Amino acid sequence: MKQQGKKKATIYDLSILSGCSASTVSAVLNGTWRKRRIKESTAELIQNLAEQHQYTANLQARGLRSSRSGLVGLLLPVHDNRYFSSMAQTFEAQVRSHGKCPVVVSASRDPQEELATVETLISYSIDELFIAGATDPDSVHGLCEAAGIRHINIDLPGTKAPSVISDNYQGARMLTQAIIKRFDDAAAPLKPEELFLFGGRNDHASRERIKGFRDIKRELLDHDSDACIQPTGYSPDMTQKAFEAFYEREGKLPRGLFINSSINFEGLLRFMAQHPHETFADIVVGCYDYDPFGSFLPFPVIMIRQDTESMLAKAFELIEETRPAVKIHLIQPELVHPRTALKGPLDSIRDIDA
Amino acid sequence: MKQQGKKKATIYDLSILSGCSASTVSAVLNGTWRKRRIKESTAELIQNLAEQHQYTANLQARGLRSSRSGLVGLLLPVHDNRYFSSMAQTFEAQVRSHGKCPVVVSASRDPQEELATVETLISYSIDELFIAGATDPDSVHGLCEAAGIRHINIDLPGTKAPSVISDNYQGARMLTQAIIKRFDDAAAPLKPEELFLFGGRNDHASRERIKGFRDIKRELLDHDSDACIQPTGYSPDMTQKAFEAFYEREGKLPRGLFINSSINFEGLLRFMAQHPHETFADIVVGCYDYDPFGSFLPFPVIMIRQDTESMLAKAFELIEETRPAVKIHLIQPELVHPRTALKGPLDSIRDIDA
DNA sequence: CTTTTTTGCACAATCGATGGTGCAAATAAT
DNA sequence: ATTATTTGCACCATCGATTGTGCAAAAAAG
Repeated sequence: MKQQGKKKATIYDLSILSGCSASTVSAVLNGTWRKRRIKESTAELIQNLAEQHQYTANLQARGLRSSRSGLVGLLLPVHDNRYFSSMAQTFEAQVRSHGKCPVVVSASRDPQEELATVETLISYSIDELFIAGATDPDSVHGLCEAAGIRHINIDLPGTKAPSVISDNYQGARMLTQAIIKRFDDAAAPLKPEELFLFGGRNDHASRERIKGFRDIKRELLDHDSDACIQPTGYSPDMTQKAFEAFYEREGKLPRGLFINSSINFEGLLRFMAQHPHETFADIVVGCYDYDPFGSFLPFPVIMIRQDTESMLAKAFELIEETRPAVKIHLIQPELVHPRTALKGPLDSIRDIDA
Repeated sequence: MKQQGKKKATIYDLSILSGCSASTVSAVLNGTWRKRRIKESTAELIQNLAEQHQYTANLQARGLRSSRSGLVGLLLPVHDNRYFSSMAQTFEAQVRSHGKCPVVVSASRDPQEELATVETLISYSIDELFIAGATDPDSVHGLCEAAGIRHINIDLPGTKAPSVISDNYQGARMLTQAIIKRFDDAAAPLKPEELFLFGGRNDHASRERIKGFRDIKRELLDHDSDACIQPTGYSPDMTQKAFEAFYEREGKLPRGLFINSSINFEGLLRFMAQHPHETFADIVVGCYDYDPFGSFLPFPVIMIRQDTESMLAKAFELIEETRPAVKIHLIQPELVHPRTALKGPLDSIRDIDA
């Protein structure tokens, strides 16, 4: 009964085999047959034939006709990082549970690439788009708007579509505070000029985090200075260079380090590879983003875990509203103490056999 | 000139606006117009109109007609792990450089889900499929074969389609050897019963790695035992339980640990969270998979970095052959010494501004 | 045994793009 | 001035599904 190497069966094939019209076959197979008052026995006949011939609908044809595809897109800056890959994992699970097909693509934080990618997705009539960390969410909004595609910003907000983001300001406050607290019963308490922020650039998230960092620093250490802020972009290499430069200048690292993202943290790793253990004997790192391995490094690493589950859940909720308000929804992130291995989306995957 | 909120322009719209037929418009816009001997001036006229009205082709319609979509799929077991997310990143770059649109989906290492996902991809007429770590590559092959879709196995081999995988046997040998060597100038050399393998299951990769592990152990330590092999599946939780059980029984961890994948390594992290630093004072870990953060843990971690770049490059090469031989291509992985921060696909992304 | 209602399905237009075919008009050859 | 070529484009069927409409036959009502 299997068709080896042949073309896929279409409703027309089944139409001939069953003696019914193609429209009847279509109705039976897409579930609208009761509405169309098709006899139960006819439906069964066709369903059996469909199974025997391994019929599956051509979703391009269906999409073309109904101008909906069943695809839901997630636009990511990059894959290769625990924050985003874990978001992708959660996204997939949630989309599937809604009976749709998830599609994840990355655009390398490149505005051009972002727009081009979204254009492509739109040309495939994706039904909904989740825009995570777009450099220019409002342009992306323009495209979606014009195409009538429901969309929502995640992680980085836009001004024209609803956004669900981490409370970066609060998160940064928590993190900065935790770094400082960590020195409470150290031999020498942390001096204000020993607490630096590295990484990030001029995006909403970085700005908020920097604000939180400064505010806490002012409140707890009564100190504020631009010199303590080193935005190095989102590149491991630039971050490494910044650390090297600092080390060259000062002969040591700052004892308190606020690192803007796990990507920047990789810059610190590169620096570490060049320097002996002792260089890091007395430092405390706070990293905005959680990475399980990062949490167990040889020095205390405090991390912020952004709640991608809640963010996505909220986003799904909003995207289903008919006319969601264009506002920013803040999701509280979580402070993760050193040496903590949190569960992740992988844990909900059942692992058959062994 | 912008169309706000309106429907997207089609070739028919442009056909009316230009006074040409739809087929002429089509030819001009898909680049076949010279072949069709369309006047240059006509082409320009239409191209201008297209730009003014922001025309982009409906790719579902094109795909329906030409039964090719321009989509290239990558089927992943999971996203949330550096090995696979880095593969996704590399994949994206390579597919884009071929002028196609990458689509990454995960199937949770669930055979049912895998088949369903591939069915869906096929229904969208994807042009090519890269199957990474499928639990049942040969069934997936069946679907692709029937639909006439070029496909190739990565990471885990199948018997019916060409496969590109890591040389897991050699990798495991290298890794095991490196672990043993690491104890050469230790106070007490590593005893055979102190070297254990944790993680993995009954898949090709695990079997090969176990084989390599055993062979080296026999060669260098003249010892072989089933007790030293603890396949715990690909679940952090199961792995943690295995460590806990071992610790409960022996009062300590094995000094030499071969961990089958970074996912299993996360099980060790969970164990670590429950136990003080001293527990790990004397151990050496070898992990099959590279994770930059994992490389800097407080004890020596030797890692194997699988060469996803080469694997994908080879896979692309093969998938373009008309009739690629059904054989397994081995790609050599790389041994990564402790405290090493390698560059990754993210490094080729230019980071604009700061 | 009519008339009305319900049941069960077929027909045909449509979604947007592609590509084979054919045919005038323009140009070149004789 | 005629015939042969070439140029430039229009026409139309097609890909596979969806959906509004219409119409027989069967069942129910009278």
